Parts: sequence; C-alpha cells; structure tokens
Amino acid sequence: MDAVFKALADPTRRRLLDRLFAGNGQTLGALCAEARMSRQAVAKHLALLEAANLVATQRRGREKLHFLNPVPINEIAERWIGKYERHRVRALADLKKNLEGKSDG
Amino acid sequence: MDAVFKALADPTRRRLLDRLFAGNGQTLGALCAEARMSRQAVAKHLALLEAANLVATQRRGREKLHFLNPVPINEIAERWIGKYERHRVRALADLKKNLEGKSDG
DNA sequence: GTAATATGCAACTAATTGGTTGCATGTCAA
DNA sequence: TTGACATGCAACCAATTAGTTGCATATTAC
Repeated sequence: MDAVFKALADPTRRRLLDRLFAGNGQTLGALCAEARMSRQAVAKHLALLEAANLVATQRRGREKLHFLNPVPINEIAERWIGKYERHRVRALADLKKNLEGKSDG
Repeated sequence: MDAVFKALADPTRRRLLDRLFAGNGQTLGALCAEARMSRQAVAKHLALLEAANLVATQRRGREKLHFLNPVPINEIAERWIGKYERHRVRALADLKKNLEGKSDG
C-alpha cells in the first residue's frame, strides 16, 4: 500500500500511467520517446511502478511490454479513500462548524 | 494535485489523517502525544498537509486546532482514480489476454 | 510579573530520490 | 558472424526530505 502511494507521488510516474492508459502494452523504448529524460530514468520509474504492482510486464524477444494494472489504484479508492469520502459531508459540516464559530455549538 | 499525492505518500502523514479522522480538531500537542518523533517533526508533517489543503487549522489561544479536509482526497478519487477505475474490467481483460497468450488473439 | 505551556522558526544532518553516464547483455537482421 | 537495436546493471551526483536540536514567541495560570 505504501509503495503504491509512493509510486503515485511522482508526476513523471503518473504521466507514465497515463501513457499506458492511452495505449496499453507499450515497450520501454516507446515510453521513453516522449519523455524528456534518459531511458534509464524512465526504466527506473517503470521499475518502481512494477514493484508497486501498478504495472505488469512481459518480455517479447528483446522488447519489454508494459501493462497498466488498475487493481492497486482501485484498492486505494475502495479501502482508503472511501473511508474519508463516506463521511465527507459530516466532516465538512464539522469543519465548517468549528471554523465559523465554536461558541454557537 | 501534486501536493496532495506527495502529502499522501508518507505513512506518518497518512497516520495523522487517520488520527484526525478518529478525532477531528486536535491540537498539535495531542497529535504529537502518540507519535514516536519530535513535536517539530510532527509540526512539519502537519504543515505539509495544510499546504496540500488536506488539513485546515484554526487557532484557539495558544493552541492550534487541526481539522481534516476530505475534499482533495475526494477530488483524487473522482478525477484521477475514477479515470482508471471506470475502465478497470477492460484493462484487466487486456492485461490477462496479453499475459496468457498473445498468439491466440 | 513569573513560570509553565503551546507553538513557531531556523540551522543542521542523514537518508532517500531523481537524474545522469558508461558499460554489459541479449536479441534480431543481414 | 557481425552490426544494430532493446534493455539491464551499477556507480555516481544533486536535490529533496525526514528527522533532529536549540532558541524564540505567545498565551495561560498563579
């Protein structure tokens, strides 16, 4: 879980996920093409995404194909974000009440 | 948006959000009580959460009260995670197809 | 006023991170 | 086999981050 959050923390990695979302199963080379950094830098980011299980890979000859795995993101949405979201209205009301005037109750 | 992801990347900060979720409007001192680090370290984390708009604060005398703001988390869920989640089944099928055997089609 | 309490600010350190370069390995094509 | 292509590995560097300590400021209680 922590690895997923950390992986999502970097804009470059989120962009890579976006690229895979746009076209799944891309090679490292293809993903490097539009990135303004070295191939090795991109490879490191992809390795991190793979470690976080956000990306699955498969070798095809000398190429490495990358596939988006939406499951961990879904888990975040369901398990962690949902926790707050469920109580969103109540928490907002609580916040508002406390910020606007505590004496009133 | 980036600030929110970065803020959520640290387990200590997620824990602080959990603490605020359990009891909203806590002071810095109260939040420090159960953390195994210095008050200043906690204060820094809270400042980051506040900068990311995940926490709102209010002064009461010499105390500083901290309130959970679930809105940015909700935005992530709706705007960014939803993008992947919506296509979850299709992406999974795609992934499976490509991993299990490409020759079959 | 004075002491205790609650927080703020700043300097410093250690660890992590994001990036680079150079070279090695493995695969495809002629 | 040889050369070109795609990726992997490792060392290194700069910037950021997470934590510390020390001191300053502001509020409450006596």
